[in-house]
Amino acid sequence: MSDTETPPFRYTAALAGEIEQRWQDFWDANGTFYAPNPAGELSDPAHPRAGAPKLHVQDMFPYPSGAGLHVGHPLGYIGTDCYTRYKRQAGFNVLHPMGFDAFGLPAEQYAVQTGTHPAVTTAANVERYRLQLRRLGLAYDDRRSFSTTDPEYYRWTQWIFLQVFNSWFDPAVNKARPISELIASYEAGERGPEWAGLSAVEKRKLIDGHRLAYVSEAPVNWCPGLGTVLANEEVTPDGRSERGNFPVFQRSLKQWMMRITAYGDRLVEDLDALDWPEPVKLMQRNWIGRSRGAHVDFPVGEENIRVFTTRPDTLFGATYMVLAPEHELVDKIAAAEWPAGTKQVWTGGHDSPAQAIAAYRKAAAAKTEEERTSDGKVKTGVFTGAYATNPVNGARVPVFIADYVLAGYGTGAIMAVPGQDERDWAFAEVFELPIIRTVKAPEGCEGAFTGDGPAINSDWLDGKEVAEAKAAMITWLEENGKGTGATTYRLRDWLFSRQRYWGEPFPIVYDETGLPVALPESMLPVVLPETDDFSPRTFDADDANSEPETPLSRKKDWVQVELDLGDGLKTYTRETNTMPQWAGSCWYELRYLDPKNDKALVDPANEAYWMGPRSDGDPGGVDLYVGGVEHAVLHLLYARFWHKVLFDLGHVSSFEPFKKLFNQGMIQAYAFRDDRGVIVPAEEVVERDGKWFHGDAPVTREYGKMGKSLKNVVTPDEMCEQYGADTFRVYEMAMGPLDVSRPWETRAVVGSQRFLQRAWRLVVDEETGLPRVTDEPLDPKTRKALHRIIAGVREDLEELRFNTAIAKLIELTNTLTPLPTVSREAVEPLVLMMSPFAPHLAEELWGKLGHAGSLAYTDFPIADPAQLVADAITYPVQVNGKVRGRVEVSPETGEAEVRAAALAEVAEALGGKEPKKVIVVKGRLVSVVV
RNA sequence: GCCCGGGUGGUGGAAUGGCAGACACGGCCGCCUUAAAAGCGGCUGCCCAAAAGGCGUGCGGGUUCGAGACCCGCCCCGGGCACCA
Repeated sequence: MSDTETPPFRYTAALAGEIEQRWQDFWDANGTFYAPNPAGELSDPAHPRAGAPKLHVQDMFPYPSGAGLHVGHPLGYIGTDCYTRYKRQAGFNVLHPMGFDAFGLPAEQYAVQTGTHPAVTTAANVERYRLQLRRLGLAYDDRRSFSTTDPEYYRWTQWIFLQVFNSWFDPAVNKARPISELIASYEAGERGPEWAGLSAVEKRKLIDGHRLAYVSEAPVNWCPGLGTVLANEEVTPDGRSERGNFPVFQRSLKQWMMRITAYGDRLVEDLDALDWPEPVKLMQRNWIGRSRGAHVDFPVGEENIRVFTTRPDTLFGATYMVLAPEHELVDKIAAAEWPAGTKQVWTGGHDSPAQAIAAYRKAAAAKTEEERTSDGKVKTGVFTGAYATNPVNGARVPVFIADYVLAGYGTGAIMAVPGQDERDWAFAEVFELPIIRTVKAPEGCEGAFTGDGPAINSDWLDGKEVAEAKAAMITWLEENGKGTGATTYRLRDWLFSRQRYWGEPFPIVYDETGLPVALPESMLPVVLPETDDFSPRTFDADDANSEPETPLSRKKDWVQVELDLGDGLKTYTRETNTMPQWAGSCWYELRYLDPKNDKALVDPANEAYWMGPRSDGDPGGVDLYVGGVEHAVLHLLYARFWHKVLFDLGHVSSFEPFKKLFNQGMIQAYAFRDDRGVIVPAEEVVERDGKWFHGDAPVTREYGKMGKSLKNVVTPDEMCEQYGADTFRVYEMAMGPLDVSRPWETRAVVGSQRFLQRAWRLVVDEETGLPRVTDEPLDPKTRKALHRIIAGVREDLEELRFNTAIAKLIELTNTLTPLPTVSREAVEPLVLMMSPFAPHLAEELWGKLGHAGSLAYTDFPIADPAQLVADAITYPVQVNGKVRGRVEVSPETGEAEVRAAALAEVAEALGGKEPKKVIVVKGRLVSVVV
C-alpha cells in the first residue's frame, strides 16, 4: 500500500500505534489506574475515587506459557477492561488487577524441554505476557500485580497452609477452629479420659488425625508418566491424567491431604448465595455429590453389613444385597459351600463360593475402567453363599458381590431394591431374584419405578408418600437401633502433594518421630532451593509399580536442617513434596487487595472494603469474576474451600471468594488440511467460490481451537500491528456476546477499523489534524437520537452486552457523519461512550476537543429523560397478523383516535369487511381481526 | 442413558409476546482514480424479470388478536455427568 495519497491525519494503524503507545506511557507515568485502598501503603485520600463505592472486578489470571498469547486469550480481559473503565467513569472506585499463575507442570515441562531453569523461563514468559497485555491498553493497577512464584507471594500461600494445618473442623459448630482449642479440650478431659493415658507421640497422632491438612497413607492416583500423584479432579473419567493423557493407577502412598469433605455441606449450600451461571453451580453440586439417606445394618451371622441408601422408605422391598468385590466382609461371610436352594446362575459355574468369588474378583480386576463402564448395562456378579436379615421384616436375603457396586462410595455395600432401582432391577432379572414393589407405580409401568407415590407392601409405611415414608423409616431405624440418618458425598479429600520441583515447598519438617512439625510463621517463606536437577523422575507410563521420587529429596543439604523450634537445636527433615498448581490460585483474589502488606495476608480494613458483605446474606467476595468454564470444578472449588477456612478462622469477612461469576466464550478458528490430511497454515489459504485453496491445491476446512498444531494462531501483536489495539478491542467486543464462543475472522476486523476512522474523522480534519467541531446546538431530532443511544449504551454496559453497545455507537456515528456541521454537544458524549472500548483513541480525541489530561475519571454521559419521550409514534397496523399500513400520531393521542386513524389507513385492505376485533397496544401497534 | 446450553440470511450476530434480520463482514452496483488500493454512496433473507404478492427464525402440533420468544412432542449440534445406591 502506498502512503502517498493517504491524508496525513487519517486514523491508520500507524497513527493508532503512535497514539496508543503515547497514552500507555501517560497512564503509567501518572498512575491513572491506581485504585486507592482505605488503609495502608496504597491508601490515597486525595484520589478522585477515595471513599467512593467500590467495585472489584477480576479475571482468572493466566498461566504464562511459552507460546505467548493468541487472540482468544484476552477476550475476557478486554471485556472486564471495558466494564471497569465504564464503571470508573460512572463513579466507582474500581479494583481491576492482573497477576500470573506461574507454578505448575507446564512451566516445568517447558523448562525440561528447553534445558533452562523454570524460574528463568517463567520470568521470560511473564515478561512477554506483560508486554502483550500492556499493548492492549488494559487499565490495571500495576502496583498490585504479582506472580504466584514470587517468594513474597508464596510466603502467604505457605502461611495459609499453616492455618489449615493448625485447625480442625468442629462438626458441632460446622466450622474450622484452631487446633489449640481441640488440644485444650482434650486436656480438660472434655473428650474422654483416654487422653491422659496417651504418650506424647500418641497424643500428637491423635491430634494430627483431626487437622484440616493431614498426612495419610491411602489409595491415590499415581501417574508414572508424569512422575507425580494427582487429585481426583485431575483425573479424567476414563482413568487418565487430564494433563498429558497418561494412564493413572490407584496406589497406596503417603501423601498430604486437605479435608475438603468437611466443607461438603457448606460448599453445596452456599452456592445458593452466589450469582453464578447455573451450569457451573450444577457441576459443583454434581462433583460434591451430596446424597441424604440412611445407614442401615443388615446382620449376617456374627457379622453386620452396613449399607448406605437414599431410599430407606423402600426397605421392605430389599430382596437381596450386594457388596463391592473388594469389600472387607466378603471373605468373612462367604459360605464354605453352596447352601441348599442356590440357583445355578448364582454360582458362575463354580464349585464353591470361595472359587466363585476369587474368579469374579480376578475378572473384575482385569477389566479396565472403560470396559467396566461400557459394559454397564449387563450386570454381573456371584453369590457369596451368605444370607443377611432384613432388619425391618426379618426376611432372609442373599448376599452377592458385583462390580456395579463401588468400593469407594458410601459403605461399599447396598441393599438392592429392584422395584425402585433400575440397576437392581437389571441385576434381579439376570439372577432371577424376587421383585417387590414398595411404591405404587403408575398404570403400565414396566421395570423399576423411581418416581414419587404412595408406599405399598410396606406394612406400617403403606400409604405414605416417599418423603414422609423416608422420614418415618429413619425415625424407626434410630429408635430400634437398626440404623441412622446419614449423608454421603462423592467428593473426596483433596490430595495436596505433588512430586515436582516447580511448586511451593511445604512449611513442614519432620522430627525424629517421623511426625510433621509446622514451621513457625517467622521462618516463612520456605524458599524453593536452587538446583540444576529439577527434572522430575518419570517412568514408563504403564509402570504401575514405579515409586515416586521428589526432585527436592535429591537436595540432601537442604532436606536435613538444624532448627530451634522451641526445644533447642535439633535436626529435622524437610518435606520434599511441593504443593499442587492450584495452591497459588486458591487465594490470589485476596492478595490483590493488599499486595505490599508484609505483616498480614491482607489488612482486615482493606478486605472488608473490597470484598466484605454489604447486607444480610450477602456472601461478599469479588463483584465480578470472569474466566473460562473449564475451571468450573477444580479451581473454583478449591478456592471456595480455602476462603471458607480463612473465614472460619477470622481472617476474612466474606464467606465466598467470588460473588458473581461470568464465563466468557472461546474464540476458535478454522484449520485446513490438504488431500494428504496434513495441516496447512491457515493464513496461506484463500477462498474461491465457497471452496478453499492452498496455492492451487484444494483443502478441507475444519473448526477447532487456535493453536500451533493446527497452524491457525493469530496473535494480538499482529492485530495491533495491522490495525491498532483499539480496533482489535472493538472487534473482539463487537463480534458477539461475551459468553458465546465463535470463530475468529481476521478479514472482518476492518469493519471495526472503519468505525473508528469515521469517528476520528468526525472530530479531526484529516488534512490538518485540527479539530472540526462547532459549538452549535444539535438539531432536536439528532438530540433525541443521541439521548436514546446514551440510555441504551449504559444499559448494555451494565449487562456486559458490549456487542449491542458498540452497534449503538456505530449507529450514532453514522447518524452524525452526514450532518453539515459536527456539534460538540453530540461528539463529546460519543467520545466518552467510546472510551471503554477504544480508550487510546478516545483519550486522543478528548484532548483534541480541548480537555487536558485523561478522561478516565470524567463522568459517563447520562441520558436526559425529557429527551427520551418520542415526538411522534408510528403505529404499524396489522390485519390478521400482517402489516398493511402505518399511521403516525403524537404520543398523547388517545386510543379511540389511534383506532380510527388505523382503520382509515387499512380501509382498502379490509375491503369493506367489518373488523371483528381491534386491539390497540399503546405505543406499539394496532391489530385488526376480520 | 441422565442433566444443562443452543439451532435466526452466504458469515458473526440483533430483537421487554408486538414491523424478524439492528450492527458488522462478505457480495453486487456506482463515485473518485490513468489504474489499483483506500475512502465515500447505494443495493443485498428466499421465490418471482419487476411490481404486486407469496414464503420465511431446525421439524410437527398448540396457546394467543399477534410466537424466534410461551406450552407439548420430535430432530440435530455443543458441553457436563455417567453403575454414586
